[in-house]
Amino acid sequence: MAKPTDKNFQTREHICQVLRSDLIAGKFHHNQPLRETSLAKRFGVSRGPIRDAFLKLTQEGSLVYEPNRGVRVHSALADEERKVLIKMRLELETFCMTQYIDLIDENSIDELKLLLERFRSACLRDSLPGVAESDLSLHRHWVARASDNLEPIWLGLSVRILMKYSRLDSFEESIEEHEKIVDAIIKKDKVGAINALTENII
Amino acid sequence: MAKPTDKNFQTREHICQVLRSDLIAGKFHHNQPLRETSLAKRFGVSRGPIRDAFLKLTQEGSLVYEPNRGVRVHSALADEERKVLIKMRLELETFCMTQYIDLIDENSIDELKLLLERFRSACLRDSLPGVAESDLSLHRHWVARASDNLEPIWLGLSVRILMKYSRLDSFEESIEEHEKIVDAIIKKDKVGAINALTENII
DNA sequence: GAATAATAAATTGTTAACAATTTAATTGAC
DNA sequence: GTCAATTAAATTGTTAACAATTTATTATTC
Repeated sequence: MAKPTDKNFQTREHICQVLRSDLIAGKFHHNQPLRETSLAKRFGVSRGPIRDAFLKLTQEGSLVYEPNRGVRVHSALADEERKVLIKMRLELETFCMTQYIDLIDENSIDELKLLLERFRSACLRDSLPGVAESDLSLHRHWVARASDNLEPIWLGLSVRILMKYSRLDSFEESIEEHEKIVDAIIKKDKVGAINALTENII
Repeated sequence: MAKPTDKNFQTREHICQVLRSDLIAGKFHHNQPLRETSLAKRFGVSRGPIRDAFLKLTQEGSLVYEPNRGVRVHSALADEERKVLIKMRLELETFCMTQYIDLIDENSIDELKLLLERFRSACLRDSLPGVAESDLSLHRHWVARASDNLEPIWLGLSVRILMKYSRLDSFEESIEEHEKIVDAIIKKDKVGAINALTENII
């Protein structure tokens, strides 16, 4: 976990990550405006880096920007829109998974197990921001290793999908689903991994 | 076309648009770094708005950001990655097209014809930036009217897909394809429109 | 001359101040 | 009291200056 004291610490990425998990966890309500000044105070920086983060999150789709009026939290997706995004995300992760399984090594598996453990722990702690973050981290593992090119697109889709229903998810079920995925990966079972993914990305 | 003298003119959106069409038109080569200072001079603004534009384009996937090293043009997509994105884009536009056809009115059709005319004219002028911009504008028409939520995701996909092969496209063919789409829309022929789309988004 | 170290230049990161715009509060007329 | 116009406050837009980092150049040693 990156701390504000780290030397290689990148301000704007940190702010993005925090705001993103807050957003997914539902800490802001829909259409709520986010003010540059107040967030600058909260993170102890000037407005510049906050604006940077706003722009990224806007492009991801979780915030909406209006000229001279700043940004506000996006309104909820319609069910049909969400279904389309889920299909697209599954298409993307399926491709990444097959690529990924071909190039896993010892380090990959260790990291995978660590990420799964973090996810389980967050679920058991019932920490919604933690669950959101570790869920994304786990999926990001195979997406990013399969393709740097596709990762930003994947992130945009995932954030938008997670924003709507995450509050209602059953954590226990989610742990099982992710264990199935990771087990299949370790066995290099592509079909099994993709099936498990398909059940997880509902 | 927005001019620098317009009152409601938004700097960062303008810069994004110009850079985006330059990028699609291949005016920069792969991995070329883009410098804040030189672009600030070119657009006659300070580095702030340039940074804003860089962040948006980075999130769209056409630029890559590295801490303390700025941004550079993204490397080319692998063929397989491109295929995945095309499938995703088609999924998205297909959905938007069915939604859109249900809610078109007189104004929509007039705008559609105008956009098609602009696209044709850009193709005949052989202006690659113009073709890229008007192609995106035309597709954006039905995407944006169908769903504000999906538009930013659509844009990211489209830019990334267009970046690779646009230099090789045959313009005459492209005009025909788009005419078929628009014709089907005007007839409210959903199946026809989607088939024409599928042929266009190769 | 090649490799390394020290220095200079270029570039990005961050901030604070000011301008322009939008929003809220106040005033005044009816 | 209601509505409109005016003023004040809050907020975003933009800039220029400075700090930190990276890259290029020069100097030094062998």
